[in-house]
Amino acid sequence: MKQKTMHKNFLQKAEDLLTSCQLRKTHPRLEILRALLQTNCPLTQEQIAERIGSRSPDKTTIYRTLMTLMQHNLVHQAYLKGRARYFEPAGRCRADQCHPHFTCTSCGKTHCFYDAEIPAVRNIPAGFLVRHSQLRLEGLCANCQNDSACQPDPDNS
Amino acid sequence: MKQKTMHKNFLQKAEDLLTSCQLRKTHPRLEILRALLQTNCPLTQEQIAERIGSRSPDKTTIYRTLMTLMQHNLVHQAYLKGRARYFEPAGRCRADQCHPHFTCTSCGKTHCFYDAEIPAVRNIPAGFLVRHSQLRLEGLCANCQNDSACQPDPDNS
DNA sequence: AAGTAGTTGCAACTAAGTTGCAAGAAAAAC
DNA sequence: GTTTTTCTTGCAACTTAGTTGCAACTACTT
Repeated sequence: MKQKTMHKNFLQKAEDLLTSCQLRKTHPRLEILRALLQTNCPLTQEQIAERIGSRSPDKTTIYRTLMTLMQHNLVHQAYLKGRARYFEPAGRCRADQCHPHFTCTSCGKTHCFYDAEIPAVRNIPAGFLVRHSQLRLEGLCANCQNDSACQPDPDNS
Repeated sequence: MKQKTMHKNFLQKAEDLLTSCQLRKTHPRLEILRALLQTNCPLTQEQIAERIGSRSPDKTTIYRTLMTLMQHNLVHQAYLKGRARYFEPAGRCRADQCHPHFTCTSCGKTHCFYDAEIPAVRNIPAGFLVRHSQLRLEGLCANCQNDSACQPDPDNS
């Protein structure tokens, strides 16, 4: 029940976001935005499709929708490790800096540190105008610190 | 002449690095490491091959060598741009933080800010152990600020 | 209810990176 | 200095992530 309410709210939020940008409220857009709003970590195209499930739009549509949403600043790309692109709602960051992303080197899970604060970088070379920054953190999450089986960082798995 | 001396030095440095990790000093490894040490910006596999020229190892070898060098902490992945991964020598960063990378949103060029300092992040959630950090900056480089033709950020080109 | 402009799905494609394996080369053993 | 061992390389084939062209479709307009 609570679950249902939550979903209703995310869908409503997705509609509102599309309206605010004068974008058409199509099924794929609503589902993709909702999937992103529902989780609290960045997702790849594939993860978005998985979460939407059997009624998921084609991957082409997902990519194109993400590009559209990025152009309208509703979504942005989070830079994590590896070669896949991760996306998340843009509303959870300040205009000039994204919240930091923490990836555990042992279990591989990524967490968003919404409340962490990045003090301004010092010694930016002259002439450069910095507009936006994104910080990527690596280390061990609470689980992997406690679980001794995780300690000796297995090759990658 | 000076050029030659420089190259000699980079080759020597490459040998020393391989020795320090007890890795075999093979031709591909020496060339790849030298190519990375010679430039002051991160390179893709393709750029490494270009710089080595006609005697460049196969791309498979370049990728495998980069993985080996990463495992031994001689090289690391700087960032992901487009679909490509960029690599750089690990020696130009502190153990706990990599130097920031600045990408101009207008011309697309990326610069390393070796002397910039990332102050410690505040409000890291309890339980997380941060071991390493990497900062990505975006904005306008000196050229693109002056050149009015660059100002209205062309779609991507 | 019909028109229109923006959106979608499919198939085919490209770029970046990976895998398996036989041949080759460093270093160790003789 | 030759042989042996072990690690490394190159090639071909493959996978993954993302892109393009285009005809069919649908949200919004009138």
